[in-house]
Amino acid sequence: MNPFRTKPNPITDDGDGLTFCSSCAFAGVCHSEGYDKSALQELHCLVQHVGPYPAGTLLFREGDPFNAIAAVRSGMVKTFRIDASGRKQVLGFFLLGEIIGLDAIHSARFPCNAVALDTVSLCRFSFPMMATLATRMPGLQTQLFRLLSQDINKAAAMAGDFSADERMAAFVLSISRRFASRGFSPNRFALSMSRTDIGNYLRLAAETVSRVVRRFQDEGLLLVDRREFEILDMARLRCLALPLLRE
Amino acid sequence: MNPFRTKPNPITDDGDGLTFCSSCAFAGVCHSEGYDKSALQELHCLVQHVGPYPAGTLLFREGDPFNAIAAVRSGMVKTFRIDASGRKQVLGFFLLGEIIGLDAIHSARFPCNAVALDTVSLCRFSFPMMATLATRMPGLQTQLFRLLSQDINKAAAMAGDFSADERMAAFVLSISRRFASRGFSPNRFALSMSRTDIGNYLRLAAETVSRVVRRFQDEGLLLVDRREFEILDMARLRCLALPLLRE
DNA sequence: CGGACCCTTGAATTATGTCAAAAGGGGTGG
DNA sequence: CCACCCCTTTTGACATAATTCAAGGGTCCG
Repeated sequence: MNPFRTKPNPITDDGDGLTFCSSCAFAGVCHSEGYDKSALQELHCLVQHVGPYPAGTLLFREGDPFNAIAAVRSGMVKTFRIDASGRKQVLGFFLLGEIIGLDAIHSARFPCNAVALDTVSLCRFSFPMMATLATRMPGLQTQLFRLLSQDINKAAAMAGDFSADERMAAFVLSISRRFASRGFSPNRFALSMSRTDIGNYLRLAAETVSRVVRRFQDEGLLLVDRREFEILDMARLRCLALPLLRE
Repeated sequence: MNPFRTKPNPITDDGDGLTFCSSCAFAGVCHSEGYDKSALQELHCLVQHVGPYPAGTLLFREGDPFNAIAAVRSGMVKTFRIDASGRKQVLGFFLLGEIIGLDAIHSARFPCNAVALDTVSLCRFSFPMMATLATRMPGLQTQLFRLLSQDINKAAAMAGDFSADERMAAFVLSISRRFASRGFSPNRFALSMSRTDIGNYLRLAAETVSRVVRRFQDEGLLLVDRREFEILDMARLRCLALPLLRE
C-alpha cells in the first residue's frame, strides 16, 4: 500500500585522503586545480569527522562562538532562530554535502541554532585553518567565495513575495533537485522535518502547508504519505515554482 | 515650513593612496593588519573610480557577466530583479561605502539589476584581481568573507515573517543607523526611493507603505514630508523593529 | 499651464492565519 | 496483540492583515 517502501540507498563515502566525499560541497576543489597531494592532505588534516548525533541533538545554538563550518556527512540538519517576540524562523534545511555556518563568519558567533532532524554526522572544518589554507589554495578560496555568494542568493530568494503555492512548489522542487544531484531519486524522497518546520521555513502556517499539500495531491502534482513525497507532475510543479527558482 | 531644509553634509573623501575613503567597507583592511605601503598601493591600483551617473542609470543588468564588485562612493543604488511572472523584487538599497555585487560571485553573472537612485559614483574593484590580492593579504580575505557572510544575514532577516509595521520600522531604523555610521544625522534623512520601491523591498504594497507611514506619524514616531524622514521616537521604533533587528 | 508621476485615501476583496477539534500513526506497556 | 496515550497532521469555521481596485490630490518639470 505504501508507495515509498523502497528507500534510496545513500552513497556516503568518507574520502580516502586523496578525494573528498563525492557529494561534499568541497569535492572537486583540488582536482579542478591540479593541486599536489600535500595540499590535499592539508585539506584533509583540518577536517574532523564528528557524530553521529541522534535526532533532536542541538549542534550549536545562537550566540555560540564560531570557529568552524561543517558539511553534512549524513542525515539532515535544520537551522533556526527565535526572534524577539518568540516566533521561530527556520533558516534552512541542510542535506548531504551542504555547508552549515557560513552565516556565522560575519559576527564570529552563530546567528542561529542548528538541530539534527535525524541521525546526523558532520565534517567539521576549522574556519581559521581553512582561511589560511585558502591563501595558498586559490581554488579553495574561490569555492568559499562561491558558497557564500550562493547562500546570499538562496536567502534572497526566500525573501521574495510569493504565494503559498509557489513557495511550496519551490520547496518540493528544491529538495528534489538536491537529492537528485546526490544520486537519489528526484521523484521520491522522505522529508525529516515536520509540517510546522516547513511552515516556519516557508513563512506559512502549518495548516496552510497541510492544505496546499492536499490540494497538490488532489490536482495530481504529488503523492504524499506522511513525510514521504512522490512527484507526479514535475513540469507543472516547476511551472508553479518558476517565480522563485533561481538556478 | 519644511523641517528638512538643512541637508546633511556628505564627507566623501576619495582616499589618498594610503587610506581608503573613510566610509568604505574596505576602509581599515590595511591598517588593522599593519601592511606595508606596497600592499596598500596594490589595493588602490585595482580600484577604478567610475561615474558620476545620473539618477535612473542602469549600472548593470541581470545576466551581465560579473567581473567586478563596486562600493558606492556617492549617491544611492537600488538592486532588483523581475521574476518570471513580472513582479519586481527589490533586493537592496546601497548607501555610501556599501558593496554591490557580492551575490554575483556564485554564478559569475549578476543575478539582479542595479540602478542609480540619484547621482551615483562608484569605486569599481576587479574581483579576480581582488581575490588574487586576498591570497597575499589575509586581512582583505577576511574582510571579503565577512562582507559576504553579512549579506547572508541581511537577506535572511528580510526572509522572515513580519508584519508591515515591523518591516517598516526596521527599514527606517536600518537607514538611520547606516547614515549615522557615515557621519550623517540618525534622526533626519532623505530617501531617494519611491514608496513603490520601499514596498517592493519590504514585500508590501505601496499603499500599505503609505498607510503605515501615516500611522507612524499619527502616533508620533515619525515626521515625514514626501521623501524626507525625521525620527521622533527612536525608542518606540526600535521596539517595533526588534524582531527583525539583527546586529 | 499642462501632464506625468507619485502619493494618499477609501472601500471591497482575498489569501492566509488563527482557533478548535478530530483523525491518524507510532510507540509503550500491560 | 491490544489498549492507550502522545504527537503530528488534517480539516473546518472564522478572523484579519494586507492587497487590490479606484479615485483624488500633490508636486515637479517641461
